[in-house]
Amino acid sequence: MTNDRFRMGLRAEAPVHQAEPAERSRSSASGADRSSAKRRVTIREVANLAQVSLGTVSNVLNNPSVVAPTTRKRVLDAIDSTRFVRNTAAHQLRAGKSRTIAAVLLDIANPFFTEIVRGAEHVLREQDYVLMLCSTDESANREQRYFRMLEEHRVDGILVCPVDSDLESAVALVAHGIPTVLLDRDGSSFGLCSAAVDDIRGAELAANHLVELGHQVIALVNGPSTIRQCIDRREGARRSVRRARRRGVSLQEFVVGALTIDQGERAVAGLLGAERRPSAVMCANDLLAFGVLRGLAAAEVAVPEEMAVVGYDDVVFASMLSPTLSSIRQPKYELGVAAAELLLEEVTGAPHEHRAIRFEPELVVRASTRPVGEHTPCNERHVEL
Amino acid sequence: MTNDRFRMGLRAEAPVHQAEPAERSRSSASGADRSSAKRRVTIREVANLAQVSLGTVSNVLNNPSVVAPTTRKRVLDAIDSTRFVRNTAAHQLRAGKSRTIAAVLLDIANPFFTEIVRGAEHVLREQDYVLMLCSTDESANREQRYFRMLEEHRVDGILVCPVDSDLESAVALVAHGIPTVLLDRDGSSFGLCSAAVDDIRGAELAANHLVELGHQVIALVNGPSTIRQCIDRREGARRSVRRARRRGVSLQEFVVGALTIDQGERAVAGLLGAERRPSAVMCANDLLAFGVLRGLAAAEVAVPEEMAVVGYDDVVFASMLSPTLSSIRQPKYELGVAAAELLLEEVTGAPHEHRAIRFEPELVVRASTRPVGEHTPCNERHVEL
DNA sequence: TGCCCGATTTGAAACGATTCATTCCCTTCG
DNA sequence: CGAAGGGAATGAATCGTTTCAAATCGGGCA
Repeated sequence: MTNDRFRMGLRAEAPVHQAEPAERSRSSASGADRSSAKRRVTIREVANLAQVSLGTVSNVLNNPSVVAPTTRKRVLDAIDSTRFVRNTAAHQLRAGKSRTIAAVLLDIANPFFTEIVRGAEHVLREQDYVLMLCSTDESANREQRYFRMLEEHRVDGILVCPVDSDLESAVALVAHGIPTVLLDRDGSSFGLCSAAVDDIRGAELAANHLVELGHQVIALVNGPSTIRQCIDRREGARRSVRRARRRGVSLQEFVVGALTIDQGERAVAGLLGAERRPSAVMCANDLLAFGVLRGLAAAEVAVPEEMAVVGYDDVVFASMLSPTLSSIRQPKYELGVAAAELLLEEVTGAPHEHRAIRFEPELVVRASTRPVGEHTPCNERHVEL
Repeated sequence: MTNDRFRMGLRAEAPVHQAEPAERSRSSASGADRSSAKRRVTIREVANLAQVSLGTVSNVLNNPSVVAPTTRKRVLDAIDSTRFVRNTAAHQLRAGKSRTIAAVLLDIANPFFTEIVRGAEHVLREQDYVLMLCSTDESANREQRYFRMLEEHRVDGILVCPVDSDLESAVALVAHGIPTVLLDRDGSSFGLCSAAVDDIRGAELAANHLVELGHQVIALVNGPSTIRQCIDRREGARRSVRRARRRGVSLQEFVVGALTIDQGERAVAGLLGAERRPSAVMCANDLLAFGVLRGLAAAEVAVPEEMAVVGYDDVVFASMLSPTLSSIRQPKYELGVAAAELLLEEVTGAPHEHRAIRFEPELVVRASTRPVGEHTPCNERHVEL
């Protein structure tokens, strides 16, 4: 393991040499550093220097208005001449609040979530809250560990896109007194705040689109049904197909282990080997769709001519793929903003009734879907390997 | 502002109604919740219940081996019958260590960084450290604010990919006694640990590739030269072109404000309007290249026939674009692993000399580059809008 | 029986902030 | 001239752990 992480071509691992001896002292071995820097400045030293009491310094920090301007100035000067840095731990211990919010997400490498995070962070930063990012990679175990850790850290609130469809762990958080808002997941039935998009509707849009294009055998590449989004998207697909059943349309589901590119690629074998080979696939999210596209390319199946593909999320890269991917657009940034605002309401104890904010999904048609039978004049394709 | 965030189609914002009155109490307004849950269990209550002293409980938590098995059992039982959750703030205050590491990155939406994070997180989690993620969006201001905040939080160490090429702020961290390791940036000359890839070499590879394909007028779409990576990549490109100057090869640089898709797209106008229109572009990173591709598509310029494009980073989506993007591969995951291991060495105070680990970049040729003059039989292209 | 020793357990003293009941000064007013 | 009132500043108590010197316990040994 230690070996194979260097397979990409490690060139050199050389000790750092200093040009100037003067600099050497500053960056000697860390042990030395540590001891030299150990003595951090406390509020007490600031107080001494400024000739005031502890309480006054604290007031300058937290209630500037109650201290006389001249005193305040003196304290502020002392603060930066001592390079005082407030100790959050002590602050938190006494004050009870951490001004930290956590976001526990399924996969931080998924552009869908990074966009949400951007929105949430924007809101939180304005209120001087810090956002802690946690990626569960869809593992209930990891999620549990994060929750535990976040409780220990006494975060003021948590935004969570839960791994399991039963909200046991999220509800437990609330029971423990931690304000929690669900992300991309409706919380009405659990008495939680949430900001979500109607996934059933979205999946219906996707499936309807394929049906309207004339596809008869439609595949759904779906993630594990512990994840709510997957359940809802299956439901949406089913509803749509049920409605078109008399036209002979059928739906086959292929369930994979996670919503990732790799898993999508792996699903292709199943698709192509199916008894009734589908002519269209809808995927539970864009990453899966990316994988499916890659797999189809490798198998030299032309998209959309031989197989239409539609994704879900409309992440930024969807419009740049080969071919560009039809997808279901979700208002990601807005989702993050809405969730953060809800959470902030709870955290600050504003008069507040739990609410479920819901957004509408939207179909975006691109080159990966096309009416059955319509062919392009030339199917040049850029296949790697 | 409050209005326009709903442009994506907000459907409903309805108060949550409970099915069961029994549940209602649990999820009443947060104010009530708060007060009911306010009294968190402390180590003292555990001690009382288990009939031992504070110190013993603490020992069970931190030094299990010194406490007698039967006592330990009693305490552990008390711990989970009271649902005790350790208070990190108090722990940190007394113990001095936070077991938290921060990563301060240029852009968390860039898959290049998420991959690095994955590597670092893996290492850190194994040692029971928590990773705090901070995205500066290339703003020195934001970076400064993060550093300040992280100091206040007394994080044990910081992984940083700095915004500014002078390492002033990073060096200041070290001076303040916070172990710091540079990411994707060589620290030798500053006496810092680092894990990086040779950017000059990488850019040379990219430029050489274009030169060998026969391009005469080459453009470099580059980010702000406050960022070290941009400086190095320019340098690499220059070296390569200088070597080929007698063959009439020239280089034009187009500097944009940030390493993002949008900025790349915007750069296209400049490229196409240039006095001597380039036949090839190399981009300072893949996101820029993605933008350039999108812009070229919009302008109906064929890639690679009319314009060759090469990116940098080889993020996962590069192989799925339309057309697939030639790029410079960096060992991202390994970078994260190496940086985290270096940092851990410093943090734990292991005997340690500052080192600069360097990896080698690698050229990956795909469909966005092709020898000058070679044409595909058919240039179907999926252009959106 | 008395003494010593190692293994356990104890509890008071930090850690570095915030709180808040008091004290200290001045003005102002009767 | 004394009392009242209010703005500023004070500092002891507190938050929930960890730490560590000291107390306790229970045999083993002379």
